[in-house]
Amino acid sequence: MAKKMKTAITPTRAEDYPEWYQQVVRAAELAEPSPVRGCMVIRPWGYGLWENIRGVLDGMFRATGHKNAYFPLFIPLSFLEKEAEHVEGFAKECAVVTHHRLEAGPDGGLVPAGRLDEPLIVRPTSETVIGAMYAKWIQSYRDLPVLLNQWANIVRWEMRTRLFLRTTEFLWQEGHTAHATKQEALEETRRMLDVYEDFAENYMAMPVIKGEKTAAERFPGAVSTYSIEGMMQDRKALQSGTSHFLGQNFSRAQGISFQTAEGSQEFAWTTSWGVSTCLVGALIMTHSDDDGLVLPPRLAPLHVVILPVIHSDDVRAEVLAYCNRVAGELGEVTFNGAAVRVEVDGRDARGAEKMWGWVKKGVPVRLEIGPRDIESDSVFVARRDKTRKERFSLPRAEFVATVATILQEIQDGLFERALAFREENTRKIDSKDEFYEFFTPENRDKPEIHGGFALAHYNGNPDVEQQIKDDLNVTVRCVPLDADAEPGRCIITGEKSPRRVVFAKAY
RNA sequence: CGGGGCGUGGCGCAGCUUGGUUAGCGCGCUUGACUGGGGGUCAAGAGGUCGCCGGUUCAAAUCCGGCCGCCCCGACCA
Repeated sequence: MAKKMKTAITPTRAEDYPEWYQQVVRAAELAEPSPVRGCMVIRPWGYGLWENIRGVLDGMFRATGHKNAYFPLFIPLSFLEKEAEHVEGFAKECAVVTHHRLEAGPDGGLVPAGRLDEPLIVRPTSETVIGAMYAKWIQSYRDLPVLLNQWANIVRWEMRTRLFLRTTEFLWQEGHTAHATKQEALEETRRMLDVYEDFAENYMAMPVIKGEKTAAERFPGAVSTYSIEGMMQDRKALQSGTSHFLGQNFSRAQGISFQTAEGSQEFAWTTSWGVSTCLVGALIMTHSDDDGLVLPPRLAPLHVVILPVIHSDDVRAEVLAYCNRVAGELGEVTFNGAAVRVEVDGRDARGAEKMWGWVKKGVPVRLEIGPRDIESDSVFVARRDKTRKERFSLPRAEFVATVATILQEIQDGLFERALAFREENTRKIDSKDEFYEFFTPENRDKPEIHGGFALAHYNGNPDVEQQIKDDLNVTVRCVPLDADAEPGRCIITGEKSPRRVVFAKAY
């Protein structure tokens, strides 16, 4: 008998959270480190998740009037130089292409040859190339608004990487819009932030706080940056989507101007907004447990997996036929506007091993079907959001009739659980001592999971923000948009403050 | 790039301080038998130039030097 493990993932979240995260990514076969430093290979299960994320968001973008387009991976170096703050923000993390050919070198290896007149950078974001095109396309107020989005890969040469959360190359979506008025651009910025909130809460089952970033956290070159912030199970915040109001900064730098109805020449007002494969990391850290991944049904690549229980060869055909029939029936059921995604796992492996594989991959519902179930025309149901002891038998017809309800129940349950977790770990704090105590672990050498979201008053002074960051590695995640104004006094300086802001440690 | 830890079959590790038979162990893998609502049992197998390069030595996984890579913490960031 093998050693009984209590959990499918070791270590547990409480024992070593960062290591647990890596083990889940690996055990669920989401992704792996690649031969290229800092980059990852996204495996089919992880990519399926991303495809679902992309599919839903793409529909939302279209519904709000946007169209997809594609712009080049390479950006002339001179483009980046046009917006001063933008340069400062991204220059340090750009990959640069300087040559276009390889030749045999003296040592037999290949050496770069054919130096480019102007180096190209691999896009860290596309404001500049897209802006260059907008400058050509936009002549008149009649050409506005321009509402485009692109799905692409980008490169940011990060010092430290983590699968999904921060990799050198990652996949994302970037929306870029241009408008005739400031008001319209501001509305667009907020509209897309709302889209992200809707997606995070109703599809990822991840409660988020919508808010505006402070100057320190603002996108380089933006007038204002908004974000949605989720709380992970180690109580750290993860920025899960950003929307930027760029004002006329980029249009001025790139000459995106148009003639108004009155005949004057004005610069357009632009926005940009994006979410990345970092969302997969958010999903993992919001819901998963010590047995591996837990997926919200609306984004799960598979809703129901059927595990045939086959004891002997003489029942094999019958069991498989029954399983396939159930799969067929489930495939006729609609959940969240599409067919239930179901698969019969007929692989030649031991039942327990298959079961654990799917537990670790986070499939919302597992059906175990053997001769006994067939005899009573029922299925044995296991839900990923419940313990293994809570499995139950249900008549086949009843399960087929209620599967969509069960999936929605799981979806809602995950959201409620995540919301309760966030609320338990969110505290209003009104004194500096309590604030410092809240964010200081008991064990300094190996910090336990501690802290959370602190709702505190802060006077808006960047120096104070920096001081807190230096002391505790805690930052202002955002100034919440939906909270009521509540005057108070800054916990550090005692100065008047119109509202509480969200402080937390962050990814 | 700083501080810490680590590189030994697919995965997880022991061995290294005190160099010396064919480098072990658990899981996994292959084959066979027995099992059968669950991370089985038994038996027989396959699989490693001990991260790389150099040095010391009769002899290096083990000692010395250099390099590379990974992980954690920090600075930077979606």
